[in-house]
Amino acid sequence: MPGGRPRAFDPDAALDRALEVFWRQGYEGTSLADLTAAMGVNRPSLYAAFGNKEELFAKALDRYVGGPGAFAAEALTAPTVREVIERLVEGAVELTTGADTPHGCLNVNSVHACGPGSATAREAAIACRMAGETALRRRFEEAPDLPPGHDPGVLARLVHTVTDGIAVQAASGRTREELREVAALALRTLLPA
Amino acid sequence: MPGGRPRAFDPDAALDRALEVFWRQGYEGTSLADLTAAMGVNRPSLYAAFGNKEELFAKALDRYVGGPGAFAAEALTAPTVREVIERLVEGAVELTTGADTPHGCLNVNSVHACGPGSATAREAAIACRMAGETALRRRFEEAPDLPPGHDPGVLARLVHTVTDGIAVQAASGRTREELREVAALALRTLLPA
DNA sequence: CTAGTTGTGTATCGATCGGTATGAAACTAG
DNA sequence: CTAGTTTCATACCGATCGATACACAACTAG
Repeated sequence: MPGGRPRAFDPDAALDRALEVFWRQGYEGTSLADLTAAMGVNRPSLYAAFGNKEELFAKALDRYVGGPGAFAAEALTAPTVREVIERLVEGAVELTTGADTPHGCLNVNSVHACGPGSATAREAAIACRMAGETALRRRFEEAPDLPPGHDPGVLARLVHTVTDGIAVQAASGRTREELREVAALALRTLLPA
Repeated sequence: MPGGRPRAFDPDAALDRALEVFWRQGYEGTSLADLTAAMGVNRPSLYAAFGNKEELFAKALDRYVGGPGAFAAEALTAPTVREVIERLVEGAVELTTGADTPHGCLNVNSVHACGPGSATAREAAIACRMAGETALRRRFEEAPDLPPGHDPGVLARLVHTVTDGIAVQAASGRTREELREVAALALRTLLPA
């Protein structure tokens, strides 16, 4: 059972290009023609390597979470609750206002792909978001330094809400500096003293 | 110069139906077929009455701001800064988690219509958002009770960021009760004492 | 070399996209 | 009644959508 003709493209590099297009144009706003052009891959090769548009998006989303969005999981390893929140909020600003990346968050973006043919992609994004928020809640539940009177679930949800808002602001044109001010104020109010 | 055949539909009611579809499915996720079906209007009649898809969306967005989203402008008339923020944040929860309306915010939704053919709709939504945030900043600038040490622009941006985040959370399935808890905590931290 | 396997390139599939041409229907003015 | 005006309804436009059929190219095993 021999191997046939070798691939003319690097699947990982092609997936990175696909991620960039989805990130910039959204799931619904991205066509197969956009993808093949950006990836430098012909249509049949794309389908053979990645399945269909939905599956390619799911793979790109995985790559996003493990790459540009990895700061979110890493933030949970910070020693204090304060530092966890700091790294999440400030990381959200940096992620969504990068000079060389599209503005906004692929995940937040994809939640709003709510057309009839986008249910699968949208649900993948929502599942991914839920997992992140659950992990944050768990982190707070086991934190000895959680401010008294705070419910871990509600606090996790509020932090997530703020990072979501930052992503929306970035997608609507706010600059990195403007959002750094917002993040700083949010941290001052969330974590007084 | 007489009047010809009378309209077989009510333009305002039809616009409300269009608004509901755009709200639920997003600009990119809504097709002309979806619109004509929901509005009960044939395609040529739709174009004659509302222009094209972009113009129909702009009219629906206006109706949204003046209807379901009117609480935002009305909140600015509250006597105190605290009350302004309260009404904005709590109003965002109610707006985006209505039992008889789509979950999420049409305006936040439309910011993420970033495909090649959606630039006009997206820019309309962004302009609308900017106007709202500017009005909020003005309200804070002229407030005698603004907490000292707060920049009106940054505070307005943070409040807007929180309401944006609430919209994202609602769009991704959070319930009204869950978001009411988030809103309450946000208000407690934003406005201590 | 030949047989078998896999990827590439072109050309195309039916469905749907946003947008219209066309003519009949329903009204008013005279 | 007729003439003029506006809307309605069908049927259709070219373009694009996501997804494939098919033949050829490039490789390995024997």
